[in-house]
Amino acid sequence: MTVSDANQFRALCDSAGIAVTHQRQVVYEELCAMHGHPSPEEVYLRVKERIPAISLATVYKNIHTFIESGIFREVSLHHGSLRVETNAHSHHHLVCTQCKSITDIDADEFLLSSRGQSLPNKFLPERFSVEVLGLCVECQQKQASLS
Amino acid sequence: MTVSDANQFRALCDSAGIAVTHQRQVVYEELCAMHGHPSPEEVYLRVKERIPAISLATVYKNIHTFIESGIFREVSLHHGSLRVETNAHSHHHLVCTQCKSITDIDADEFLLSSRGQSLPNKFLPERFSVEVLGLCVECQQKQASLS
DNA sequence: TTGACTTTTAATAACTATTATCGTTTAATA
DNA sequence: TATTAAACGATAATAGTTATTAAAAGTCAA
Repeated sequence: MTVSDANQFRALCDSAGIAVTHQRQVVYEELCAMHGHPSPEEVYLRVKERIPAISLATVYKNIHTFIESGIFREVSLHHGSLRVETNAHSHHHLVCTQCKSITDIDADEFLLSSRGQSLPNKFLPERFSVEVLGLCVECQQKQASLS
Repeated sequence: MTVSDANQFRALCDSAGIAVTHQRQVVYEELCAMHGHPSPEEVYLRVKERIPAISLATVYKNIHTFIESGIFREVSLHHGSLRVETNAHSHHHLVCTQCKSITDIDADEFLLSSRGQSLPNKFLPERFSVEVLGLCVECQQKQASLS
């Protein structure tokens, strides 16, 4: 970590209104250095290499702080508990970034909206996310070898 | 539940290769009757009204059986544990419906793909899902009243 | 229909991920 | 530097889910 990196982190914390602590900085640095979609546990294991006395709870708390401050994002807003999709129609979801409520929206209705109309329920869109769901190569191969 | 409903459920189970049991049928019926995105606990509470002796574990197992059989779907494939998004670029996710692995895909790359080209990593797309993330009315109001 | 075999079930223990508590330490700032 | 609020570590507690096991119910060939 260079001096300019440290200054940058200080500036980041200042604008987010959070304190600069050693633990926080190391969690941040490790997150930046990690690729993919690490779990708190994975972050903890790496941070622990540098701060052996750190607590898992501290890692959790800092990750949450970063997410609340918009410094990092969670991959999915609806982890936590299994939810069953009871709507059999082709539809999308309006997901509230704050309360995490999920509202269904007809596939047709969404097409209209994306052409400039407003969304139902006075929903205020912040970002769109397209999920492509399917099979990765490994699972395609597993499936092929089974049949 | 009519006789034809019962027959329909039997046919459904037959084609899925699973046994027809009373508990399974009641879980199925309640799921069909529920709107939104119920949690196993919520399903359990309703099923319990009809089968007081049922166990929560049975509800879980039947929900999983339905999902594996493609009779119902989960709202999100990545519930279970918090994941941090470390990729700051605008991107989408390739989510494997089997192993639930998440692969990042550049927003640009995705545009190309949707015009007919193939996806990276030999990913086999099954369905696309558009998520609109933002604020629901309630949270917009909460936010307005705070500031 | 019966008997052999398989699946499902209920009860409950166990496990994983996460959060709350609380006494101590550290950072911000006057 | 002293004060105060924020953050920390240890650990207990909780929520959601899964594993285990013996009993009950379902399946299927004869």
